[in-house]
Formats: sequence, C-alpha cells, structure tokens
Amino acid sequence: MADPVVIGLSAVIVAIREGEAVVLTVRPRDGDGRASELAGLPFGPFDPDAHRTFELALRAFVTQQTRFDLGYVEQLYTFGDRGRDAPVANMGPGAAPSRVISVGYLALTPQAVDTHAPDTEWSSWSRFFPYEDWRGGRPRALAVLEVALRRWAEMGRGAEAASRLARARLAFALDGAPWNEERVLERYELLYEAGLAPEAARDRGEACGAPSEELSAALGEPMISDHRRILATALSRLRGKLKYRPVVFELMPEAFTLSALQRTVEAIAGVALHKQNFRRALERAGLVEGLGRLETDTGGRPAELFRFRRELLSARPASGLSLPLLRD
Amino acid sequence: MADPVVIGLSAVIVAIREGEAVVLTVRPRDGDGRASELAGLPFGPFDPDAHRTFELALRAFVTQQTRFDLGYVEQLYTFGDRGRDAPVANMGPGAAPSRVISVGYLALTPQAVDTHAPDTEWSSWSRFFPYEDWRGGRPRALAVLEVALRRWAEMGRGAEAASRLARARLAFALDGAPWNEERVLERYELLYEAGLAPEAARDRGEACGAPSEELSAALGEPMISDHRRILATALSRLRGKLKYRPVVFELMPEAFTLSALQRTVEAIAGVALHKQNFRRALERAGLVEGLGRLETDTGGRPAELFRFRRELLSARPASGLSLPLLRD
DNA sequence: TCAAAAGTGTTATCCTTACACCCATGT
DNA sequence: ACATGGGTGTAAGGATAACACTTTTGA
Repeated sequence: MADPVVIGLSAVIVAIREGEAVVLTVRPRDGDGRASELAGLPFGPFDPDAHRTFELALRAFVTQQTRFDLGYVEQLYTFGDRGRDAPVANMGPGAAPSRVISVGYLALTPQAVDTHAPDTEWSSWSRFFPYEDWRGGRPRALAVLEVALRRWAEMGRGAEAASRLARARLAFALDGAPWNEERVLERYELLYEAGLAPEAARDRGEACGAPSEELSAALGEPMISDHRRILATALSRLRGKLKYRPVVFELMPEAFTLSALQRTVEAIAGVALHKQNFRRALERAGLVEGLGRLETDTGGRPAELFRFRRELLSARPASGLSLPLLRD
Repeated sequence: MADPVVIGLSAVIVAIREGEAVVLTVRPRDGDGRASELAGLPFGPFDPDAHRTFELALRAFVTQQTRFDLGYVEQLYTFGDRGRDAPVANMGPGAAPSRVISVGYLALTPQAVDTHAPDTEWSSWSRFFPYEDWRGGRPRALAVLEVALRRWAEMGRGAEAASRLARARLAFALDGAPWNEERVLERYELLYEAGLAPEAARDRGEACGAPSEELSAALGEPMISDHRRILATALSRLRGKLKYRPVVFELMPEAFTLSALQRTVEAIAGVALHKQNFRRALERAGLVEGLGRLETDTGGRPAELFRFRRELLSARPASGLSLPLLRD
C-alpha cells in the first residue's frame, strides 16, 4: 500500500558578511568525483534510527558536511511534490527509493566563518535572486524581467492573459504597484510557472531555449533540484519574521553598533530604512541596551556598542522590528 | 543506511458552529473493530505512487474518511520526534515501518456540515484546551492549573525552580503577566514537560498518577499519539495568522453580518473584542463590502449583510485584522 | 578644514483606544 | 414600552513618517 519514502533534510544557513546576506552552498560531486555545475544547499538523508529528531539529525550532518555548528534553527516547510528533481543524496547501494521528501530548515548564525570544507562556500542571496535587492533603488534586473513577464502574459489565452499580467504586476511591482519584500516565494514560483526559471524546463525534461545573457543574469543562478525554491521559502519566512520576532539578533555578534544592526536588517529585507525612525522604533521596543563602550573604526565618529537584551525572549511577548521605509 | 520511513498526513479541519470553534475528530478502530477511547485527528498514510503532492493526497483521504471536501488548506509542520506514539494508520500487512513521520495540515471550512461518516464528529477546541478561552474573562481552568504548575516549579532544583516559575508565569499569565493568545503550543508543551498532560506519562510508558477530577478537566482531554500537539500547533498558527492575513473569511459563508464575523474572530482568538474598533479597523482595511441586504432574525434590529472582497487577495498585500481587545 | 558617519529635535499626520450615544426590530 | 442587538461620533494619546540639524572622529 503506502510505499516507504526517503526523507532528506536541507538547510538554508544564513549569515551576514560585509553587509551582504549570504547562504552556505555546496557543490555536490557525482560518482566520478566531478563537482556539480550548479550550487545546492547542504542536504542529507534523514536516518530515523540514528537520530531522535530532525533537528538533531540536521545539526549532525551539517557539521559533518560543512564543519559548521548551527545555532538558531527552525523548520521551514516539507517539500514533496513530484515533478521536481529528487536530491541525489549519497545513500549507498540500497534499493533506490521511489521518492524523496525533503524537510527544509532555516538556520541563522552570527558569523560567516570560513569553513574550509571542500566544495562549500558562502554565496550572496543576489546570486540566486538578483531582483530582490531594492536597497539601491529599483534593481535593474527588474526591467529585464518585466519585458519577459509581459511577453509571457500576452501568450495567455483570453482571460488568462489579463490574470497573468495582474499577477506579474503585483508580484514584481510593475506599473506602479508597491513592492512587497516578503513575496519572494511568490515571485520565484511565477518565474517558474512562466518557464523563465531554468529549473522549469529542466523539470519538464526539455532543453531550455537558451535565453539571452542579460535575461539569464536577471533571473539569477539556478540550483540543484528544488533548492532554489527552498531558498525562496527561507527568504520569505525570514523577511516576514523579522517584523514580529527579534530574529535579526541571531545574525549579530554579542556587541554591535546600531548602524551595523540597521545594515543587517536592510540586507535581509532588501530595502533601505530610515535611520532615525529605525532607531526610535528600536528604543521604544526596548530590545537593545547600550554598553557604554565605543566602536572606533567606523570611518567617522565612533559609534556606541549595543547588545540585544536576550533576557526579553523569555520575559515578554517580544515583538520584532518595524521597517520604517526610506522613500527615494 | 538511511532507513525508509512512512509518511502520515494529519488534518486539523476547523469550522465555526454556534459561535464555537470546532475541529473534526475521529475515533479510530483497532483490529477488533473497537473504537478508541481517545479522539484523534483524521489521518492517513501518504502513498507517493498514488499522489503527486501532499495536498492532493490529504484532500483525497479526508474525503474518503470523513466524506468531507476541504477548501482552504495549508501545511503546518512536520512532526518526527521519537518518543511519541506513532499513529496506527491502517497500512495493511506490509512490513511494519520503524518510524512514522507526520505532516500536519490546517484546513478551514465555512460550514460545519454534518458528515454522517462513522466515528467522525465536530469537537469544540475547549474540549482539548479548556484554558484557552478568555472570552468570558479569565477561565476557571487556569486557577486549577496554576496550583499544579506552581507545585511543579517548586520541585525544580536550584535555578531550575525559578526558571520553571518564570516560564509558567509567562505562558499562563500568572501573577499579572499579560495573556498572549498565540502561545497555545508553548502552553501545551509546558504542561507536557511538567508531566501534567496525560500524554506525557503515556509516552514515557508510565501509568499516570491519576490526577483529581478537577485537574483533569482543567487540562483538557488527551488525544491519540501526538495529535493534541498538532492541534495546538494549528491553533497557534491560526491565531497568529488572523492578524496578518485575511484567513477568517475562509470560515465564513458568502454573506455574513459584522457581528457574526466578530464572533468568529473571537471564537478563534479566544478573546473578546471591542465592537466599534473592530469595525473601524475592518473598514479602514477595506476588506469587506456591504450588500445592502439585511439579516432579519438577529433577535434585535436587523443587521446588514457583508461579503469579503475576495478580489483583494490577488490585488494587494492584503493584511489581516487587528484585535482591538476589550478590557474587562 | 572637510568628508564621513554618528547621533538628536521637532512637527504633522495617522491610527488606536476609549468613551457614550442613537437606531430598528420583536415581544 | 422595553429588551435586544445593530450601528455611529468624537476626542485623547500614542505611533509613524518626514523634515533638518549638531557632534565627533580621521585624513
């Protein structure tokens, strides 16, 4: 009756490095030891006999695979749709399973330590989602995508065309629609549905009709199997959670300046924030406490160092940060 | 290496009935056809060959098991910890799997139709979580739990005692701490950890030290395997989501009065709301549109009927409702 | 002395909260 | 007439968004 299934675990491990949000990626090797062309997330099979919980299993294999110790971890989503490439985990020569289900996890860490593990590196978000960064104003990639999306919309029959256009407008802030930074997954899925994301053609088993260099760059780099979908899910979740839970601090060192905190929030949310209003909101929330010490090498006037009042986590329905947008 | 695992699907199907939030429960039968003493959620094995996605599989088995068609569905969480009873799904006489992983889903439906399926019924939340309903002020069950929780806290050694007390205070609004309706899962897990929830003793394989009638009633009815945990996850998610996505409307009929809408929100959130402010917030959000028609059998002045402007779902970053609390 | 980045003050506006009151129907 | 529930107005206080300005360092 119900066939057994193999469970895989995938980890989106996020850190901040030089003001950019980065993700730990790997290049898995095939049987002949050749590294894959595409990057992927750290992933591994879940062995129910060896581990009591998913989370323990995840921590174990990530440490083993990337020599990296996870801190904050949360479950994201369980991906099980057919029609997407199954992860090619190294499961030895047992009976090949008919289906791989993967449980995605989001992990946050305060320092993007170089792991020196083979085939492992920190990659910027924008490598995979070049259109998600609005810190410097509307990203150029969007102009390129807009053309392709409109063409796709026009190809719809009857009411389909209008509906496609409406969805594209909303997701990608076309024709003056407001940008919503949380809808990362929606945008990725639209690009997938429109057949623009290279993964779509690959999953259908078709050769992709090589898009222009420019369009390829605007779409971002594809990843192994459904890993870019998992990454999009992680970014959506993280951008949303930022606002109602104090998760940013999991990405910060013990002591930090308010500007560094703001740059971190901006890197995650992909939008520029209003300095004073950001600080006022922080202060009102009481999330942070001055240390009296100063950071001197800021390039200008020294900045006071602050710490997250971690004790609040257990002491209050601690809320997240508001994102006072900076208009441009 | 990685042993295969069987995946089960569980559904928390929520509706509103006579102003109460209700959940579809079943009483599974064992081999001899005897119905279980405990209620459970509808659940079934996931057959990867028969179904392309989890969601399709879920819809199919729920319809088959309860004769009920699901509308709104979202994935909740994937539960895989060892140490909790595995669901006893009817999987025929194949090789017994070593572990069952269950993917929980939340479903919302506008009418609590009687399904007339055998062993299936609509149960009020409060049967399983009597302390979660603050609509009529602080629930009496909390006074009973408070005594038991303080006893548990005192049993901790050293700093453990203080930490237990602090956690209990926050989760259960003791000593003047504010009530946070979203922390349903946290409360359930605290009761489980404290050994108060009957499931805890059962999972440890111990006989439970029969608590008083009164305490039992305050703790709520236990469920099969980890279903009460799944239910708590669902309630937490739903209470949170209410505030940032217009999900309530999935529980309403096409046309409804504003009071009925408010009663629905109150039933889900378990708190009483301020009428005028609730309406003002609704109006500002523009979520709802008057139909001009009136509902006459209200018991007083007839009320105008409204409809949810469903077109907004695709047209805007539609937000949820604010919960303007009514203080008492 | 100037650039660069830190940090402060102030205002108009909007939203939230809280109060009290009027309206239309059935019995 | 009155009980019951539907529906409205308005003012105080707090949060947000937007403005421009001062301070402290290194080069």
